[in-house]
Amino acid sequence: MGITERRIRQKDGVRSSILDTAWKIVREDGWQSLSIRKIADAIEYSVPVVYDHFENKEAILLEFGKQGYCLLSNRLQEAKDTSEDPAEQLQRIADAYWHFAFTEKEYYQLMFGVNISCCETEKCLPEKEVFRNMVMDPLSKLLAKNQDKTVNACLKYHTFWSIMHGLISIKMLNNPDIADELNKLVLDDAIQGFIKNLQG
Amino acid sequence: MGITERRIRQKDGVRSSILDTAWKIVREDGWQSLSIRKIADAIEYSVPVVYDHFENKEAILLEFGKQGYCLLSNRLQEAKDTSEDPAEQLQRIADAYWHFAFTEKEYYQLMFGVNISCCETEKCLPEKEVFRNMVMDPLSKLLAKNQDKTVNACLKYHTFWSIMHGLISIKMLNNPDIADELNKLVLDDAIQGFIKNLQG
DNA sequence: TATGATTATCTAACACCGTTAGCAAAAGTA
DNA sequence: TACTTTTGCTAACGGTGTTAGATAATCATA
Repeated sequence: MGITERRIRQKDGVRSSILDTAWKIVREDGWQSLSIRKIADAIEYSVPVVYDHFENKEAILLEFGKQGYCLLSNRLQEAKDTSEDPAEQLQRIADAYWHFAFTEKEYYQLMFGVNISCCETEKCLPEKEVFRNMVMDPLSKLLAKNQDKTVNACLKYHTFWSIMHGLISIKMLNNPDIADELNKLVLDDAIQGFIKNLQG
Repeated sequence: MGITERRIRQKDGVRSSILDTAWKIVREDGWQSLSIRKIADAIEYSVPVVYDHFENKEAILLEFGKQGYCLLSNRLQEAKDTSEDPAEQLQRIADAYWHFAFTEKEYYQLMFGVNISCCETEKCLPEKEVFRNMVMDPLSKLLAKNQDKTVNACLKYHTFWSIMHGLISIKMLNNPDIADELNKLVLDDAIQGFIKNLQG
């Protein structure tokens, strides 16, 4: 029964080369430039072969979306693990998030629709929950120390995420507007303010 | 010489109807759905006529971009004028910005590339400066009162803008994720924290 | 080993998209 | 009326996502 296995291996090989090629195109010329025909050309197969592995173009984007969320979750987990102090954890997570956004720019753009139209399904990936919890944990701990019990962890989580995403996406759009150092200052400033505010 | 004037009026009429039609398409089916052919169909002219009035599709988007920045500037100015107190002004501006983003969703998406690829030229519109100054003014006044002279108004401006944009774009992407009331709470929370931080 | 079924793959098309060259008709001018 | 300018059109080019249907290769079985 090695025959069918070899076939599966070959089929998986084609699937992988589709993703590899797509990724290469995106890295070189951006998401706008990705097309099924370019992929087919590059893997030296005809167009319909691509559709044997992915229902449509969105399915390919979705695959990268999943990859992106996994990668981001791992990066944030690593950052979080470098400290036990919740406040420090939050700061590290913010740094890691920032770092991810610009070292893995293509992932970030796809995941959060920065300057591209991310596919509908991208919006409700289950993978999102993982990194939500990652931020919620140190945040809740900080709030627990706080005397003011009215503040909501869920609300604060959204505030945190919004600050991060706002900073990142604005920097991504207006590339040369501000120097990198200033941007990092803005991030640190915003997060410091946020954490201070959190501690009451 | 009334003939050439009538001609100009007619030509302007076609130009207007192009923009009107385009805007209608966008409002009904989003930016993704806008195409030159659809515009031409709707105004009952052939495709090249559209190109007599706009060099290309980007030029049409740019026109809407300008409109958007003008509208936003006016709204922010109105909001600012409702108070003399800088802190209150900032709060009102934030509210107005938020309100603009969701009542004029299509403009906002185009202007800040939320879930669409805004054209290159959109990034460096001179109209942007107007509303930058609008925020900088009360911000500087607040900082002037502050004893700590190290904080930078430019930096704080970016922080402000990032918080706003982050909140808005995340809400725009994950439509039903959070209730509207919570979102408004997050905004108020973030801006209150920001202003408090500003006052030292 | 020949036959039938399955799988892999391709060609060619459909319906869109932005954009433009070149021509016909209309309108204005002399 | 004859000439010039403007106006508008048809038809194409090259690109996109997607799919129907034919062909060639491979496999399983008689």
